[in-house]
Amino acid sequence: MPRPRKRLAGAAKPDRKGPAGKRTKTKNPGEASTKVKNSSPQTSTSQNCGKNLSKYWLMKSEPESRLEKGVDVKFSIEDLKAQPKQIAGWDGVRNYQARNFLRAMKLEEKAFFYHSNCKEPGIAGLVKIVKEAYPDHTQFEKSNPYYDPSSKEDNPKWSMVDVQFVRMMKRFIPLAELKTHHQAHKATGGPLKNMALFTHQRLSVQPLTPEEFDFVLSLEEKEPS
DNA sequence: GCCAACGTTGGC
DNA sequence: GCCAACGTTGGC
Repeated sequence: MPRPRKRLAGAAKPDRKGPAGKRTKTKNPGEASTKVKNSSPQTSTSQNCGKNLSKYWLMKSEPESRLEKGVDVKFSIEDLKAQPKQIAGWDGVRNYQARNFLRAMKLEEKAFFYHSNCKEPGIAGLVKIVKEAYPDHTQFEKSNPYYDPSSKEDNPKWSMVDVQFVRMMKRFIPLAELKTHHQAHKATGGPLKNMALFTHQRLSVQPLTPEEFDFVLSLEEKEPS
């Protein structure tokens, strides 16, 4: 699958290149252009007509340099923080299941920013969705590592969202620690027993249940195990 | 760098 | 539609 990466676009300018992470994001989001349609009068906290259908997500990105078609796909949470408004477009996702999750994301939903394919994999921080799914322009760019010649402009195959930095985790939560809990929870029926990070290991964009999300947050307050 | 897991491709 | 070959993800 894909790795996502991001690009830039920011509102108005098309700059280019930034790092792309493998799975994640890029820089410049597209916010500028149309203001997302859904902005109507809703409060920022739960939109969805009253019912809070908000979900939680985990998005993987590679924090260490790696060339893909000659382009560095690195994109760490520090790279996100360095973007204008700390917003980046999460492009480069080329897996249908992950894409469908991107399309299901709603404004203000939170996601863990996960560092993958690196020395120390794990959850680095929290981000939120600031622009819902729109066509991932990188699929049409021939020189982009995520170019997809089979996708047509009038019927784009791939989507991206924009995310904004919220905060770093109070302490980095290593994959190994999450795995220890996952294994214990499989026996005890604890909250991480079905965590997608382990049950769908290759998915770069994945959902978390509120119980999973809260349990991970609770680990911030504990000593590293 | 190795390699397990797993998604995709393409022959038939 | 099956499935073997192949490619990718990503931990270790």
